[in-house]
Amino acid sequence: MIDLKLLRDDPDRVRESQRRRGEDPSVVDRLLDADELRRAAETSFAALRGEQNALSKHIGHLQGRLKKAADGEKEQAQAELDAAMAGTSDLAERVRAADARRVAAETDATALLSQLSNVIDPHAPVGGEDDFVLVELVGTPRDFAAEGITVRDHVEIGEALGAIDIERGAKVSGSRFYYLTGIGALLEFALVNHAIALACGNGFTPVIPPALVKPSAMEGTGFLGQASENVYRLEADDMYLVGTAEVPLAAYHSDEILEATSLPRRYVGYSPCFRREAGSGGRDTRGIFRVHWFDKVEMFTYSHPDDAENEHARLLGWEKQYFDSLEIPYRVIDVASGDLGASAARKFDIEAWVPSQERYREVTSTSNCTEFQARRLRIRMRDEDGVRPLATLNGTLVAITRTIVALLENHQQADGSVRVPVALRPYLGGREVLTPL
RNA sequence: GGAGGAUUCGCCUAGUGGCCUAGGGCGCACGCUUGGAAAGCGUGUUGGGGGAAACUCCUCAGGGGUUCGAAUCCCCUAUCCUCCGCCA
Repeated sequence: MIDLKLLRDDPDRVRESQRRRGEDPSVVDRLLDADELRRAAETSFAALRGEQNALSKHIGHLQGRLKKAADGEKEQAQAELDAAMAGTSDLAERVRAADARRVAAETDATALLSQLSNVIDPHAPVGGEDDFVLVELVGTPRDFAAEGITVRDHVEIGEALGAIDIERGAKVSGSRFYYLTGIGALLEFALVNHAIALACGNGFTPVIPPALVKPSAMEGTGFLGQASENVYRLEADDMYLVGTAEVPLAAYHSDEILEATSLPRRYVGYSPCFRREAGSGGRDTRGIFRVHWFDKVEMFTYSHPDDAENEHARLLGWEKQYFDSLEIPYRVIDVASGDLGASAARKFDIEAWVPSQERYREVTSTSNCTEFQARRLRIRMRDEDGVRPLATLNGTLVAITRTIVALLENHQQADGSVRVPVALRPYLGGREVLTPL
């Protein structure tokens, strides 16, 4: 959720942010009204409750005196007590009513507040999915024709290597499922170990988080809003399968206050990711590019708000470093306002070159969620100025399936084998090439 | 899944309906003391809402209830511990 003070002080900024996202700016005005009501209800309740507290205390004193009173004084003390008790029921009734009004006003305001997406970073490009800004182009796609190679896609290559089994994935689990077998399975471990090594070398704490979470964790990270149709829910237990380790890593410190001196806190999580892919229609139906489940190594930082922008650059830097080491051509894009999730103020994607499609496709994504998630999850920091929300950021180091797609296709060779990039070899027992069975 | 027990301000703990709607210890911070330190003494030390401020309200795991009044009584839920059953 956003800062109510910002909403009061500069509602235009929030309205503009909503507009750029293509979301409803009128929520801002309804929330301002609801907030006004909430504060009024709060004030009148506090006044009545104060009255009741004072009276209660007085009654307590009188009862104490009655107990200790000598026989001759008992009648007098009793009379005073009776006088004080007169009207207490009526007061209690008014307190109850005021409290009910307060709770109702609070519920209304909170509901509206939770509808607002994060305030967009003014530097983020405005527009929809196609209005991204190209930040950087790294590497050059190979000229396969010049090499005399007819490009094969990852399904062909992967099946020849005995690395990917899509048919049996469908047999057992349905469409958009797969098995990684043999060298495919080993490839996952190699990619994961390589990623974890990079992260640990940069001060990240490795974490294996739960992939099944309570509604509050899902809600707090902002995935139950417009993204909710893509989330798997286990009805019988009211639990959710996470779509990314971001969820359990963000909720990890929920309801906690961290010392500002302990920031930034960097965690790198390895977890399965489950996505319903509702609304993705018939897109990317071939292969393992878009699947209902995959494993991923995700970076997550709890940061001082003033350092969030720099941390965002660092996360992107580590993502680039990882893809550089895989020797895969890619581009970096600054994602446009309409394509940001509810929590992100700004987002950069790395898109790897996919030879069989002759275009760049998303393989990683890093978001600066500023204080938005932290407010929802009640994660704060304490410094000399007191206690306030901190900033959270996340970034993919490696999403296994899409990286395997890019790896197999970009490093394919004329004889059907696949060259292993140098950085990955130590994690594959020194293998330099993957050969068909 | 069954049976018990627990949950209070960072930690330990007092508190079984009002006369403290939360007391004490440890730790921490500041001050006094000292040549300096320790000890000692004093003060402060959960978080949140409203208010320009004075101040005030909420917060004893969470939610409901009883009552003029609940940390305290009743109900539900969560988490942890012990035992039993099942199990990777």
